[in-house]
Amino acid sequence: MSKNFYITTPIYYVNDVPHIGHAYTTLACDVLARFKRLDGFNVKFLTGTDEHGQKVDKAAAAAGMSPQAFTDKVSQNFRELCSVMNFSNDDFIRTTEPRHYKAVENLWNELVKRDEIYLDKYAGWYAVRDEAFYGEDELQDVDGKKIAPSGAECEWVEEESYFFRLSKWQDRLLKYYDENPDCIMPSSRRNEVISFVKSGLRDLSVSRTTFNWGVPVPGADKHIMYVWLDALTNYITALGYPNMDGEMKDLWPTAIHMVGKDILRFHAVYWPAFLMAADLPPPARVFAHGWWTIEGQKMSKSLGNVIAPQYLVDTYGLDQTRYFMLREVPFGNDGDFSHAQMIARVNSELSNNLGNLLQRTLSFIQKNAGATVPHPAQLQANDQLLMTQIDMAIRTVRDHLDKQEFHKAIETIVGLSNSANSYIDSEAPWTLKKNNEIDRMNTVLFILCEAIRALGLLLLPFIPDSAHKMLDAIAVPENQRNFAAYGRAGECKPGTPLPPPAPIFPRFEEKAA
RNA sequence: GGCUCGGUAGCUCAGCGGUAGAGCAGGGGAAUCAUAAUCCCUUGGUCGGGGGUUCAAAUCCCUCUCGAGCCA
Repeated sequence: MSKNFYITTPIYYVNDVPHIGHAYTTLACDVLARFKRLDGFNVKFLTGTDEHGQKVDKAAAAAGMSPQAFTDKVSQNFRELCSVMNFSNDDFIRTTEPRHYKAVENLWNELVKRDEIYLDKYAGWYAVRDEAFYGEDELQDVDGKKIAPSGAECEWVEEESYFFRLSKWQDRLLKYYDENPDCIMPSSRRNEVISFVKSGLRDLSVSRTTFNWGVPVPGADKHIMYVWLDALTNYITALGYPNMDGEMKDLWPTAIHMVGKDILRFHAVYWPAFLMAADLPPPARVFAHGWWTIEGQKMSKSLGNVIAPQYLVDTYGLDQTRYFMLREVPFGNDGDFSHAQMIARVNSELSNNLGNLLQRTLSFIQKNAGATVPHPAQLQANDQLLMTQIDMAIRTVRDHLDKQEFHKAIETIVGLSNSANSYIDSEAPWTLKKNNEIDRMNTVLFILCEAIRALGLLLLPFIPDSAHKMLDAIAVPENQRNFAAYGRAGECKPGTPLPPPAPIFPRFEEKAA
């Protein structure tokens, strides 16, 4: 089993303003990356921006800037998103970087060398907005304009173009899907992709001559490479391609691409085909997640309900936002963001359940057990029971995250917190204190410290700041904050002084009108 | 139009051939260490409609209906 892990977000289109959807995709990657690091993996977590294409060119012109200066400016929005959301990406790639040009040109040459690309002519209806061609029969006439099913306006384009022999790879793709059942998830999406490929693939136009903001085709400067061929290549650029040693060798075979469901086809069909054609292995997995609606409504500029990640963080808190997004909805499904649900989730699970467990345990230790990690005596059946649940939790969480089942992973953690609350009630250290059963009281409190430590460790990937505060509260040393120290290996040391507790998960109180 | 997925408690969903489940919400009780947080118990469903297979169907098959998605 490989101890390498490569996880990527799509590169975001620089023209977009970051919203909750972008934050969601990257958050999912961030949690996986953090988990794997804690689990001892060599991890690379990549995000970045897609900066080429006609739309960027036009937007730059409209802003009176050169495309490069324009993208330098707007790509900043996405770097800021990373710090706003506390993302731990190891690299941030931009398609305008020299390393990327080198990789794309190399991939192109490789495809030409293998006769996977040929020159021909293309004529058809092209939508600038979608950067896609449409068939005559797909279009609607509206006020003399040709409108695509997406609503984008199309123009007739006739140009010389290079084509990729996509049709040739149909059978190989189907074989790849068949031999790798988990290469496209969730399975409903996998079915869609398979039926799309089965319905027949046409060769793909992979160059344009109508604009020049992009990577020029080597040896044919008037051609600019198709944006998707350009964009998808970023995933191997960041690993040093065309250098096939090092990260390409170790990390590439483990690649997981996290994508929104709208760009699944590019990742699950075109991309593996490009790679196989260049004699490179396809990614290990493409996971297509769902969309967020806002209070039951589609998010759209015209409705004015687009939510900026910064707003959520300011309103509810960073970790609260991170927690909610992955807790609320089975990953892969569409989800609804509602203020009421956000409050309900955060108050009941983070504040009441988890926060109160910490507060009641730690303040009890502070007042009644000398403000240090208590010394345990002989464990009883109930203690063993909770310890067993602690030991099992990490395996369950790991299994869930290996399938990108974030909500189930969190459910497992909340379940453990629940059990700890149940345990403190049944063991009632306050009664033990009253009855002067100090050894037993200390044992119970020690077990609770262990539960808190487990919870803190398990929550590190999801809500890093808060989880670190939890571990601070029970004085877990920095070098013990990983999964090698989970369980017996990193047990709390009795006698260690503990700081006075302060609430870590405040309740969200509705402001009075 | 073709294909795929889904319609289970007020809400979100799990179960996918053998006496209907979880969380939240609702109701009752306990406790008072704690962020009035917690714990225990509990009310809710003829499992979208109809037909069939089976000793037995939420679970398999057919059909209708509603919703979502992919493709054309």
